[in-house]
Amino acid sequence: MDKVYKHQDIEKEWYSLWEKEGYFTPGNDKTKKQFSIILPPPNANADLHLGHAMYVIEDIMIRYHRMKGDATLWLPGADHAGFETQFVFEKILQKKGKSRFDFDSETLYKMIWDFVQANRGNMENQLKRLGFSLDWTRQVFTLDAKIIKIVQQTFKKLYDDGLLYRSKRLVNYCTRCGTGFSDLEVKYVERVDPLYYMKYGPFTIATSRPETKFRDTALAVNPKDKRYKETIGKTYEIMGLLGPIKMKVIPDPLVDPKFGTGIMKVTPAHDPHDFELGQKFDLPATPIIDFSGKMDFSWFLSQKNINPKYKARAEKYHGKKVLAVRTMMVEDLKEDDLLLKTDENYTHRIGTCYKCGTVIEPLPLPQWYIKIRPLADAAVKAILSKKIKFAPKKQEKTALQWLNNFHDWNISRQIVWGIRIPAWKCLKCGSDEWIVTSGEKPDKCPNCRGTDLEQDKDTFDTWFSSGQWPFATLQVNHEGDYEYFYPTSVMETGYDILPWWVCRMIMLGIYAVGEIPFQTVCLHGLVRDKNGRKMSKSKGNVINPLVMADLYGADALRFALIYGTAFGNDVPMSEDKIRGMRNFSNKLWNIGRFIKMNFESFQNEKKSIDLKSKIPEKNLTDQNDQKLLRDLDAVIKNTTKSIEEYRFDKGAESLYEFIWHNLADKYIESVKERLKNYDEKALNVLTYVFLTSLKLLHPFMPFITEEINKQLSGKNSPLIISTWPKLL
RNA sequence: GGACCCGUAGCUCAGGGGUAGAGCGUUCGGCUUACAUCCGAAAGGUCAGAGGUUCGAAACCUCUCGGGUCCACCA
Repeated sequence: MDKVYKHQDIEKEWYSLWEKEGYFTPGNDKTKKQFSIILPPPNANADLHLGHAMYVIEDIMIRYHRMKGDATLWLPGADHAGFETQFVFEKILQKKGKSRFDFDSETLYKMIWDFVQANRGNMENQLKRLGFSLDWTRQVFTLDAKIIKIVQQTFKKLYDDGLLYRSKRLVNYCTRCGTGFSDLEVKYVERVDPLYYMKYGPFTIATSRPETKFRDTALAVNPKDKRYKETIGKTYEIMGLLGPIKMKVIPDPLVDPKFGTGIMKVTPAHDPHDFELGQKFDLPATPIIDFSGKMDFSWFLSQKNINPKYKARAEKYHGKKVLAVRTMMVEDLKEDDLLLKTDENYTHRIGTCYKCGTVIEPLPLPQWYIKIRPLADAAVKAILSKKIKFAPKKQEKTALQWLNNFHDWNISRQIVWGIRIPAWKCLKCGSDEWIVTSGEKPDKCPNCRGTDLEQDKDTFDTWFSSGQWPFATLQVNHEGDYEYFYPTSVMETGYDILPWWVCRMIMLGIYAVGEIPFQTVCLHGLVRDKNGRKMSKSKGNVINPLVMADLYGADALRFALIYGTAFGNDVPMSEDKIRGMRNFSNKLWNIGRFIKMNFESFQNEKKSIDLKSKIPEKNLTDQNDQKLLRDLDAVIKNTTKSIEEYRFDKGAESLYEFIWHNLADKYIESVKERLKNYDEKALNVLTYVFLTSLKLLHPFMPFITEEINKQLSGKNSPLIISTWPKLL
C-alpha cells in the first residue's frame, strides 16, 4: 500500500467501476423487499453547492439497504427550475445589453433550452464526484416529453373534477419579473414607511399607500365601533386630489378600531382584503397601477371637461412609477390642505419578490387556481394516520401547520421557461369557456366549431410539476417501476422546502394516483458557515463542495456533513472540520497499512494466516480480544440503529470513536508485542474487526473503505455489494 | 398576534433523571519503524436565570431573559 492515500485518483476509479458493473441498478428480483428514494432534482444548468452535498444522507440509506440485500433504487433527475432559470438567463441577457422583451416567447424558450443544454452534465458529474450511488440508467428531466404529458394530464383531471378554476383575483405580481406568484413566493420584510393621515370628507383616514386612493370605492368601519355606528350605509362626498367623489360606508368586522382612526379606505384592485370586501359589497376592482408598476390615469384624462388643475395633476402622475407618484401626491395633499399629519416611524411588513426584492403589487389578473382544501385535507389525513412519518418528528407539526393553512394555489406563471398550460380559447366565438386538454391542441371549438384557437400563454409553476415528481419519474421509467417502487420509501430533503415541495408532493401524489408518494419524510438542516450564518457569495463564506472533495477527499467532506450535528439541525461547516475528517481517512489508511505490513511479515515467517474476514474463534482467551469483539458488536448495533432511526450522526460518531480510539489507539497498541511473536489469533481478530468496521463505514465513506478492503482482502468482491454485518 | 427551535469547555456542537462529552483550538511531553494528516498528558463548564416535581435535575414542568426561524388580510 502507498504510504499516502491518494484520494483523487482512487475515488474516480471506484466510481467508474461501480457504475460500469451496474451496482446502482436494482435487479429484477420482485421477491426482494424494495427500498427507493427519488433524488430531489437539482437545477439542470447550475453547479452543485454545499447544500446538495447533504444528499450524502440519502446515499447512506441507499448503500445500507443495498448491503442489506433490498432491491434498492435511487433515482436521479434534473429540474428545469422554471422561474429560477429564466431569472439567471435574463441576467445573462442583461449583460449583453438585451432583455427578454427583445424576443418573442418561442425564441426565448429556445434560447433558454440551448443555454440549459450547454450546461447539462456539470451537475451529474459533480454528483458522481461525491460518490452518490444513483441509478443513472433511470435519469429523468422535468421537461422530458413523457413528464410533461403526465403533468398536463393531472391538470386536466383537476379541471374535470372541478378542482381547478380560473379567476381574476388579485395575484401577487412582481412588476420587475413580470409574473404572478403563489403566496409562498412572497417574502415579507419589515419596513419603516410614513403613515399618512388624510382628510377624507368628514373623516380622517390613515394609509401608507395614498397613491391607490384614486381607486377607492368605499369606506369601511368596524360595526361595533360606536364612533362610526351612525355612518354605516350612508354615502359621503369626499374631496380628493382629482376632485370630489362619492363613497359609501360599509361594515367590516376585520377593521381594527385601534388602528389609525378606525376607518379604512377600500381599494379592491390593490389590496387582497379590500378585494374580498369588494366582492361582498359588489364594488368595482379597477386598477390604477399597471403590470409594469406605473400609474395609469388614462381613464381620468379621457373624460371631457376636466378641471385644468386636476388635469395637470393627472398628467403629471400618469405613466410614473408608484413611489414617484406617492412623493408628488404628498406635496399636492399639503397644497390642498388634505394632509393632516404624517407618522414617519410606522413599522409594517411588506410583501416583496423573493427573487429580486421588488415590492409585490397585488393586481387583478386571471390565473389558474387549484382548490386546495380537498387536496390538503387528504394530506393531513395521511399524516395524522401515520401513513406518512416524519424525521425528525418535530417537522410533522410544521407540515400540518402548513397544510392546514394553505389557500388556493395559483399555478399560472407569466414566464416562458416551463410547461405550457394546456388550455385554449376560441377566437371566433369569443366564448368565455376554456377548452382544457391533456396536452394536445383541440381540433375545433365545441361551441362554434371554429378552428382559430389560442392557447393560454402562461406556464405552470415549477412546483406544480415537481409536486408530481415521485410518481411521474417512476411511471415514465422502466416497465414495472411504478408498480414496484411506488410509494417510495423515503423523501429526504432540506426542511426549507417542506411547504414548497414536500407538502405539494403529498397533496398531488394522493390526488393524482390515489396513493401517498413516500412513507417517510426525512428533513435535514441547512448547511451554514462555522458561525451559523447562511453561506452567500456576498458574505464570502461559501465553501465549494467540489473544491473540498479535491482537497480532502469526497469521503472527508461526506463525513464532515454527518458528524457532530444532530440530524435535522442546521449544520455548521468549516474547512477545519473537513480537514479533521480527512485525518480520519488517513487514520483508516494507516490501520490498513499496519495490518498489511504484519500480514507480510507473517508470510515471510511462513506462518499460515487467512487474512480474509475469517470469523474469530468463539473461545478467545485474551481479554483485549474479547473486549474488542464486544465493542464491535455494540458498534454494529449502534450504526444499524442510527441509520434505521435517521440519526446518522450517531452512527458516524460511534464508528469514529470505535475505530480511532478503541481499535487504533488501544487495541493495536496493546497487540504489537503479540504480533511481533506472530500470534495468529491477534492478527485474525484485528483484521476481522477492521474489515467489519469498513463495511459499517462504507455507506458514510464509500471510497476509502472500498480501497482498503481491496488492498487487504485481495480479489474479494466490493463492499458496495457486500453483506451488512450482523452481530456475532 | 400565533407557532417552532436554540442558549452545555475559548469556538462549533453532541448528550439528556444518578461521578459533565466530542471535534477544532490552547498548554506540556514525545519523530515509540501504521500514521506528526500522529501519540501521551493537562488546563478549561455552579450545562442562560428563577421557581417547581424528585431521594437525586444540565436533563421533566412553569415562568423570565437572550438568540434564531416560520406563519397571519393590520389598512
